[in-house]
Amino acid sequence: MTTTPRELAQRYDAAAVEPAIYERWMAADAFRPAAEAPPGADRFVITQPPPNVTGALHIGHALTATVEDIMIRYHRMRGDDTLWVPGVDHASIGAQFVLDKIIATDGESRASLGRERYLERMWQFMKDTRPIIGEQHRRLGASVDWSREVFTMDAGSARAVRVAFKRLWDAGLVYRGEALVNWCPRCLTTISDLENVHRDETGTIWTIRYHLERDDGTPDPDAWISVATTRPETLLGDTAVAVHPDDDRYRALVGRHAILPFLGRRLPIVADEHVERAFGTGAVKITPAHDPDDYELAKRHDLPAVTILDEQARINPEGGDFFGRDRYEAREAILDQLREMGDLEAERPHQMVIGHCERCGTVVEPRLSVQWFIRVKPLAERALASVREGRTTILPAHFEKVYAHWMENIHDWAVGRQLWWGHRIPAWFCPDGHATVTDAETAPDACAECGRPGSELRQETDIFDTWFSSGLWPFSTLGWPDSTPDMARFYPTSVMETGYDILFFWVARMMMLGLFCTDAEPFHTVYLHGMIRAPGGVKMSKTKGNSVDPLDLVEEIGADALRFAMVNGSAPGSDQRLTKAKLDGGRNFTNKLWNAARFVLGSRPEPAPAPGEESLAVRWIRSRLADATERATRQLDALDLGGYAATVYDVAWGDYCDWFLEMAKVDLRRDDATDAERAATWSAAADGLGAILRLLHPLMPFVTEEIWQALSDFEPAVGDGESLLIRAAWPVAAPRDIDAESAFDDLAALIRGVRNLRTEAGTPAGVWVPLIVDPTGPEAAAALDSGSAYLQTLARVRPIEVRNDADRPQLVAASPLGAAWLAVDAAADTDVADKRRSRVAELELNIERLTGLLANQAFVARAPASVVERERGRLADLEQQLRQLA
RNA sequence: GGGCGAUUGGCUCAGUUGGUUAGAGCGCACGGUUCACAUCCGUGAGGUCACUGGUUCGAAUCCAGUAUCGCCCACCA
Repeated sequence: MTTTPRELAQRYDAAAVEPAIYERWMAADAFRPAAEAPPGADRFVITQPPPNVTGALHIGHALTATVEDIMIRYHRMRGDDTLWVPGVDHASIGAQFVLDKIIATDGESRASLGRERYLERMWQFMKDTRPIIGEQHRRLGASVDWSREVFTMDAGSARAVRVAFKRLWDAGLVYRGEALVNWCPRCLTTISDLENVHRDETGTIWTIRYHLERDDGTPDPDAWISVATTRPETLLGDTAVAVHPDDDRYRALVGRHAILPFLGRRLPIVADEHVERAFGTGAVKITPAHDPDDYELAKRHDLPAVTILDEQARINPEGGDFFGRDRYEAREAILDQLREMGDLEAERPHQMVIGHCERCGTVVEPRLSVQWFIRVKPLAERALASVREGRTTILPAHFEKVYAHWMENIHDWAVGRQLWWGHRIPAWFCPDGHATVTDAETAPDACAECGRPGSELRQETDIFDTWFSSGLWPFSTLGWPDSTPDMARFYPTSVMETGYDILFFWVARMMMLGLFCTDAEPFHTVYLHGMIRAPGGVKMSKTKGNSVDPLDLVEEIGADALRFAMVNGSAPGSDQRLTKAKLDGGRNFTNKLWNAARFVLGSRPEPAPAPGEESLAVRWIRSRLADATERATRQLDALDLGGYAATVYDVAWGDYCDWFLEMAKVDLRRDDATDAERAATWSAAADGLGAILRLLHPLMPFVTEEIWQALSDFEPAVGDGESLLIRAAWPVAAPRDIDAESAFDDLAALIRGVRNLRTEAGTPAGVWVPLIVDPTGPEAAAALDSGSAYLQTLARVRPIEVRNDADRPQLVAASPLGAAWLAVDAAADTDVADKRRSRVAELELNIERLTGLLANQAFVARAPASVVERERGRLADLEQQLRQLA
C-alpha cells in the first residue's frame, strides 16, 4: 500500500490523460460483458444507430455516444449484464456519393469502372474509412464492446438481410410492381419518400392553350382549352386533359379531344372529381408517367402513360424534337415555342413545394418503373400496437403521437435501389421473368414457378435500401437468425437511443422488422435526444460553416467537459444550443473536481490508530451525498440525464466543495483537534470524494477515473479495493441524517447572514472583525458554541461574543440561531438604515401573507397536513427573524 | 392543408404526481493574492413563468381559447 499521496499535476491535462485512461480500460477488458451473465443480474442492452461508414464524427454522434455511454456505465456499475454493440453502417447511397466524388478526381466514374471494379474500389475505400468513426468514439470515452464490432456489410448482416427478406416474401409481404417512385436523376436511383425532402419554393405557373380537335382531326385555331402547369416540359407526356364533372365551363367538352402541341397526340378530355375547379383554369393536363396525382387519375380512366424522360432526366425519343435536352432546357424551349405560337396564355409566380434528394439536393423526378415493395400495413399495425399497449415506451412521450401518426399513414416501402454498394436483393429471374426469392447466397436450384434450372437464372441487380439492413440491427448484431447465446442473453434489448430525426427512418423500421422477424419488441424503451444547434439556434451544417467538430472540442477542453456541456440542462427530445458559455462550464467543472481532489490528496493528516468523533461537517456531507445518491439513481433509472447531471454537479460543487471542504479545512487545521478527529475528517473527505467520483463516472468517465486511480492507490479502502472506477460499484444511498442537515442549515444561515453583513457594512474581505451573537435560546447557544470554529473561519469573525443584548445596531443578521451583528461602527450609513427598513418591510409583508393563508379555513381543512405544518413553521421563522431585527 | 412542440430574470435553459418565497449556468454590480482551484471565492440586483378565461383552498404546472416562433408530415396541376 502506498502511504504517500500521489502528486496530481497542478493542471488537469485532458488531452494527455484521456487516451491513456482509455488504454487502461481496454487493457483491463472493461467493456466486454462477462463470459456468462452474472446470476440474478438485470439485463441492460443498448441499441444504437450505427454511424455511416463514410461520415466523420459530428456533434450529433458525440451526443448519441455520450447519452448511451452514461446509460451503459451506470448499469455496468450497478452490476447489470450490459452490452453495447458498436458498428458502422455501409450507407449505400451516401457511400456511393462520397466515392463518386473521389474517383471523379481521377477522371473516373461509376460508368467508366463498371459494377465489379467500382465495388472493388469501394471495399478498398472502406479499409481507409471504416476505422475512423471507431477511433473517434474512443476519444469520447464510449465504452462499447469492441470485440463485437459490426459492419452492416459483413457476412452475418448479409445473411440476416436475405433471411428477413425471404420470410417477408414467404409471408406475402413483398411484391414487385410498376409504380411511380421518387427518382434522383443524379444519384440514379429510387429513393424513399423519407429521402425525398420537400422545400417551399417560388416557381412559376403557366397557362397553356391546348387546341380542340375538329371533326377532321386537325386542331381548331379558334377553340382551345387552357391548362395550368408548373412543369410545361411534361406536356410531352400528356395523355389527357381533366376537368371537374360539375364544371359548367367545360361540361360540353368532356368526351371531346384536344390536340397536344408539338406531338399532335389526341388527348381525351375527361371528367374527374379530383380536379379542383378553383385552381388555375380548372382544367389539368394529365401526365401519368411524371406526376403522382396524374398517375392515379390515369388508372381510374384507363389512360396510357408515356415516359418522356430518361434516367438522367433528359428528354427521351418520345419527346420528338426535344429529344436529348435536359428537363429544364426543354422547358425553356417549349415555353419559347408556345409563346411564338401564341399558345402561352399567362405566366405568374407560384408558391409550391418541390422534392429534393436528401443526399445530393437534386430535384427529384417521379419515375414510372418496376420496383420491389414491402407491404408495410400489417407490420405497422403491430408496431403501433406495441407502443399503444406500452410494451415499448417512447421518451419523451409526445413522440408516441408522432410515431402513431406516421404508422397510421404509412405507404408501402420501395426497398429496391438502383445502386451497387449494398446488399443485393436475393431474387433471381428466369428468362421468362419469374422471380424466385432465396435466403441463400447463391442461385436457387430452379425457378420456383417454371422449374428452369438455376444455371439459367440471373440475380436481380437492385440492392436494398440501407435502412432495410439497419432495421434488423438489434438482432442481426447478435447472430440472428441463428439461436445464438447472445440472442438468448441480450435480446430483446433494453434502450434504443437516437435523435428524433430518424424516428421514422430507423426506429419505426426496427419496430416493424423486429416484431416480424423475432416476434418480440426489439427494445422496451426508445429514448430520443434532441438536436444540437449552433449558438444562434440554427441548424449546424458544414455548408453554413457554423458546425463544430467534436474532436476539436475534445482536444481543447476534453471529452468530459464536452459530455457534461451536452447533457447538463438538457431534456430529451428538446433541441439545445451548444454555446461557448456551456462548454466553459464543462471545462470549469472538470477543473473544479481536479482541484478538489488535489486538496484532498494533499491534506492527509497523520494516520491515527482509531478514528475520532465525527464533526458536523462530516455528518452533514454524508447525508447530502446520501440524498444525491438517491436522487441520481432515481433520475438515471428514469433516463432523466439532465436532472442527473444537475444533481451531481450541485452536490459536488455546491455542497462538497463550497461547504464541506471549507469546513473540513477548519476541522483539519484547528489547534484543539486530536489526531483521531483529524483522521476521521480526512477519511470522510476521501470517502465523499470517492462517492462523488462514482456518481459522476457515467457522465465524466476520464477525469473521475484518473482521480480514482490516485485516490485508491494510497487509500484502497475508499474504493473497496477496486483499482478501476469503471468497475466500481454504484453507491447505495445511505439513510439521511436529518439532525445534521438541520444543524448545518441553521449554522449556514448564520454564516451567510454574517457574510452579508460584512458586504453591506463594507468590511474588507480579509479583515477579521469581532462578532456579537444574541442566541434565540439555550439550544441555539449550544449549537453556536459547537459551531463557533466554523463560524469564525467561514465568516472571518473573531472573537465571537455571545450575549443577550437588546441594544442592537441597525445592521443585524437574523438567523434561527439568533441575531448577530458586527462590532464595527456602520450605523451612520444611511444606506444601511434603508436596507434594514426594506428588509423589515419585506418580512412584514410575508408574515401578513402567511397569516392570511393560515387563517383561511378552506386551506387548513383541505391542504395536506404536512403542507399546513410547513407554512406554520415558516411563519414562526419569519416572526422570529422580525423580532431579531427589532 | 393537417399534426406536434415551444414561449420562465439580459442570454441559454431546468422545473418531478398542482402546495403558496420559481431554480441553475453565463452575463451584470460590488468586494476579494484566506496556503485545492482567478477555469476561483464571497455578497447582491434582476422574473406579474406570452396573453385571456376556467377548474381548485392553492396553477409556471391541469382545461379551453388567442398570439408569436419553430419543427414534422402532406399527391392540388
